[in-house]
Amino acid sequence: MKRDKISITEAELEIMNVLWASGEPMTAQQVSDTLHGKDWKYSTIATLFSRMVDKGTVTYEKRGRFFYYTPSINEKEYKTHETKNFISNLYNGSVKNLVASLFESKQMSAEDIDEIKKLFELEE
Amino acid sequence: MKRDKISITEAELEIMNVLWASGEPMTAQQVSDTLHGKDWKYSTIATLFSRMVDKGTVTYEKRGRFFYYTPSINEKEYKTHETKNFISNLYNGSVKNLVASLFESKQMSAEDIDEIKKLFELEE
DNA sequence: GATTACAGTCTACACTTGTAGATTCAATTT
DNA sequence: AAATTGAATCTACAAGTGTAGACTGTAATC
Repeated sequence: MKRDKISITEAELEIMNVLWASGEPMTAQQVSDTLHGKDWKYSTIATLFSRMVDKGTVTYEKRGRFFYYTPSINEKEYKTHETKNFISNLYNGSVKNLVASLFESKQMSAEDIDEIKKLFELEE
Repeated sequence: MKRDKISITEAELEIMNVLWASGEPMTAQQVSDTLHGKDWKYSTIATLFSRMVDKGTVTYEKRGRFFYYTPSINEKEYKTHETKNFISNLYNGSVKNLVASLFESKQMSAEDIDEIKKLFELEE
């Protein structure tokens, strides 16, 4: 089962998102609190962190008795890369196809449309 | 490991894409030929098909000595759904964020941009 | 009818992922 | 110092995935 070098599973991504959003090192407990929605047991989060450390997607630093975790991969880069893969897998690599599909399926809010129009107007 | 009811793995998706693109029932061999790029052994494809039949993502019909497979789930619906999840996981559910990111990261070709502009102009 | 091919089925296996209880070890409190 | 507490680590396990060799049975060919 060959996989891409740096992989972040769905569960791990939830943690990465918390870390990225926070912008600073967090303990497993803090992440757990932020993720109160999901009711993961502490040890589940700990396992995920330990796997992430192994994979190298986060690093930690020990302060007192706590480990503070920091993402070691760049959010923008990672997401851009994943988006590219996604478009490649589902939309034959065509951004146009993706956007057309979003359009058709009415997944865009009025604000989305406005904002996007602005983007494109700046462009001309 | 609880997963969404109807799941299509990455490998399975490649097959589904072939089936969807073809628009008509295909044998495992035909799919294999179409997928010559990946060099999957025949039995790999057969295993994938058999799992897909189990999951209910394809059905087959026996004609002579061959099985002809047909997707049993709708491409548009499936992709729309997956796209929604994707945006939810990576872009906090915001289509605008996605499109902005595509913009920034220069993943759009000139044609993409033209086509997309057309879409949005129709809209006003 | 015997032989050959080849499509489909079985079996296999290592790695991944989600999920978490049990255990350990150091810090904190009494 | 002893007891308590709570992180971090270890161990565990079932289901899912990628990948494919071995086997079987029937259709096509000699």
